[in-house]
Amino acid sequence: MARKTKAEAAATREALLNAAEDMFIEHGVARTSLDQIARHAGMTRGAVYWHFKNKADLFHAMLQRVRLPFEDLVEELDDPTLDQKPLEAVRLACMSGFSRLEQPRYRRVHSILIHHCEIFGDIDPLSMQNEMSEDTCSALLKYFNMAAKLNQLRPCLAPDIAAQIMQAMLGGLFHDWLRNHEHYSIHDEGARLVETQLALMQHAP
Amino acid sequence: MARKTKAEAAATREALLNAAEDMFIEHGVARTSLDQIARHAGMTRGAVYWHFKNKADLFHAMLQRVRLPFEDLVEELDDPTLDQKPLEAVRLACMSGFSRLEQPRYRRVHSILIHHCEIFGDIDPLSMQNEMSEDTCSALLKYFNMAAKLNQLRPCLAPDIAAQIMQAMLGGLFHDWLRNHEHYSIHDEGARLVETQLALMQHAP
DNA sequence: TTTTTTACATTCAAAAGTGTATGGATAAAG
DNA sequence: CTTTATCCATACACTTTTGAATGTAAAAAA
Repeated sequence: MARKTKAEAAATREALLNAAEDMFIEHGVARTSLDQIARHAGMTRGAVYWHFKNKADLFHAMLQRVRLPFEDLVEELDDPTLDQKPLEAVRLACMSGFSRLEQPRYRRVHSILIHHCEIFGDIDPLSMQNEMSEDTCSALLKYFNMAAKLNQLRPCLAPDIAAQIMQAMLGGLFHDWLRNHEHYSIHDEGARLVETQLALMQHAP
Repeated sequence: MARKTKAEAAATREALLNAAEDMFIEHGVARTSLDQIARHAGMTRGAVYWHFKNKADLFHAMLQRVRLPFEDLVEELDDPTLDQKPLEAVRLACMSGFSRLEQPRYRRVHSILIHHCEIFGDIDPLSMQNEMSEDTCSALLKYFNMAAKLNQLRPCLAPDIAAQIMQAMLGGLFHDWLRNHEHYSIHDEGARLVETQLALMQHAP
């Protein structure tokens, strides 16, 4: 086989990752062979074993393309007036998170991670999910604590409980939407749920 | 091999299902072979193929042991005074659901269904999860509608939004707890979250 | 008691998947 | 211009798993 240009080689690597996403979504991670991935990208397993050590390595590379921690979402807002409106910061962070998730690549890879793969090799999707949920919960707790100090939280509502409720609701919404994203938009539905939930939590002035 | 008594045969069938749960939890559904299941139960694949058509059939039999629809939980309460207190009915149904989930068999099988299996054969865990969540959501909607009619819901809170929020929160809590049940009790933590969530939703008298 | 099922164990053939080794054409380095 | 390293296809050996076929001793039916 003829050697390819550096750019061409990088392109086939991306093509392999795209093909892997397709097959993983359709048949699950465990049930798709490296041969199926290669064929779907118009190549053979030789290409796969050149670019990746094995299936776990390919899977890891696929995940690297879509990491999004909750804290980053807040920082990207970059609005200094939000320091006085932590609940609004939470709302906006959720909204921009929803927007990201509606990009096909983000949605597909998270769907694979959560709904279409089991533990295999050195990849443990459950521990990854635990990391994500703990990051989210601690970030939320930070803002609910600020809200409590600013007297913007209902007096009967403890900040840690609020953070847990919010994180559980976001996680549940996330899971539900990933299961059937074609039925509704997480950006629109999520907006309604998050807004009313925050309204319920907010101190009535 | 010597033929077994009917009772003995039924016992080995249960033993095979128990062994399957063990292996599925530990290694995932796709990565455990029928031979591993049989060996873990102290038998060979012959026993498996006698009692079950194949892996999907065994999986299906395993699920049959633990079905629990939300409506059944409400009916089991069997308290006529709850007709006037729909939010209390929801709370109690959640509590008894939590209790059921803390039984090892229920917890393990649901953990397998949600976190340790991919689509395979004619088994699609995602459609099963969809059924579960839709059942829960429509049941919740029924009770939130009752609450709205009895003026027990905050005026600013639409019943369908309330049902969606509640279902998302329950689902998120469920997923989180299944991922690390050893860290906390869903009965205790769930009680706190559900109680405060319902308190937030309730109409202040 | 004799006959027939039952409840498995054992064996076999076939398929599928993995990792590696090898080859070859060419882009890139010198 | 030579040389080398790259990018990928092809071929091979190996393991794992499956489903079916066969064997068989005892329970159950007759």
